[in-house]
Amino acid sequence: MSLASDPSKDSRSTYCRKQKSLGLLCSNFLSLYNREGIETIGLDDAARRLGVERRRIYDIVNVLESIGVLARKAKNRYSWKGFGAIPWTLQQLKEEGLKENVSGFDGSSSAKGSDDDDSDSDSKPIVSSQTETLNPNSNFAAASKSDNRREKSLGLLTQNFVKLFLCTDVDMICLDEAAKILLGDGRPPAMTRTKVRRLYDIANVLSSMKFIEKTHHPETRKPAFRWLGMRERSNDKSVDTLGANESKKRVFGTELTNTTIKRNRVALPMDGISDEATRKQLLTEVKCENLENDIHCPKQEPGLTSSKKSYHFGPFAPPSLAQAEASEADGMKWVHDWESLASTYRPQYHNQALKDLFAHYVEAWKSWYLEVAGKNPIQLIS
DNA sequence: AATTCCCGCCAGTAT
DNA sequence: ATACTGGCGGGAATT
Repeated sequence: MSLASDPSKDSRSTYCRKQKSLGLLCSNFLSLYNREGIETIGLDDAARRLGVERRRIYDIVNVLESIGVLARKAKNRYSWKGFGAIPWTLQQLKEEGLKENVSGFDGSSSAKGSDDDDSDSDSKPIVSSQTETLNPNSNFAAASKSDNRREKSLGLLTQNFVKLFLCTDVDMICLDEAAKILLGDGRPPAMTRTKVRRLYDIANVLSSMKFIEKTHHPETRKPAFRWLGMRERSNDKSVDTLGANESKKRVFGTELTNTTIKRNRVALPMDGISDEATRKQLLTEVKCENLENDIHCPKQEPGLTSSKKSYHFGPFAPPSLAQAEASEADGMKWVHDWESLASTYRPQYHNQALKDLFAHYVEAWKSWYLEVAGKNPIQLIS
């Protein structure tokens, strides 16, 4: 219906891969739904508002769900849990990961057989219970087909990937390694390649949320990802090997923005790609949408007392606040340069929409931080 | 050439 | 059967 005829400046095929990245989509998704009043999300609505095919929404939603931000409610419907649910989810993942994967990997990876795992211990249907362990041999009857499928899900992969950081002392790994570890041992290269593709997808959304960051392995110089997310404060004995690792090398690698008009995709068959243009426009609209509203802190829990708990959140804590917190807490490690982290956003934005998006994030962080700081993050929220 | 990773086909699942 | 989900891997964009 309707031909292109889209109003607005339609730049001659401004195709840019980064503009279609899952990371950007995730950012937009978050900025679109991370506001008060949102409690349920319709996939159709999301796809429409974000201007992407439904298939992509599944990708985003699956990893967000695995982190606890969303919860499937019904077909086409997810409920928004918010960032406040992340700490608890990560805690669960860590505990489980530690429980089942007792041995550590140390620096030298010693190909560990077991993999797989799962989270959740009751309600949530995200991951099922112990889904076998694809060990060599084993297998009585055919492994449940359905479970097999879930084992390969993006969500589970995400959780396992995160566990790698949470339950191991390796704070940096290249996706290639991760794939090998998460996969069994000797796996056909084809399988590994596919897994790596998936990890890239995951890494992109995790990066956009600033839970991980892309760097380069000091030695190998190979690109790798490092965990930036929340870390437990060493309450007792110092277990983490991170030690005084204050290597604050600011990596800009994560610019999720990019307005560079580089290569166009193959010459557009017919400039009929109204879809493309429309999508872009929608995106712009979304970003500018409600940012006009007064900027007040949307707190939801009056009477919150900010007391440092055992967690510290990197990604979403507002720079200033986080810094104050940090200087106050002594025994904590997890040192990070908040300022640089925040600044990595600033310089990148060339247009108003993106600046607004950033502003929105700051607000979101603020409210989120208040939320988690106010209540005990460890308690079960059922 | 190697690394990233978008796109969308199409097989499972749910209704 | 129809509608949702979402593995999977081809192959184009990037490095």
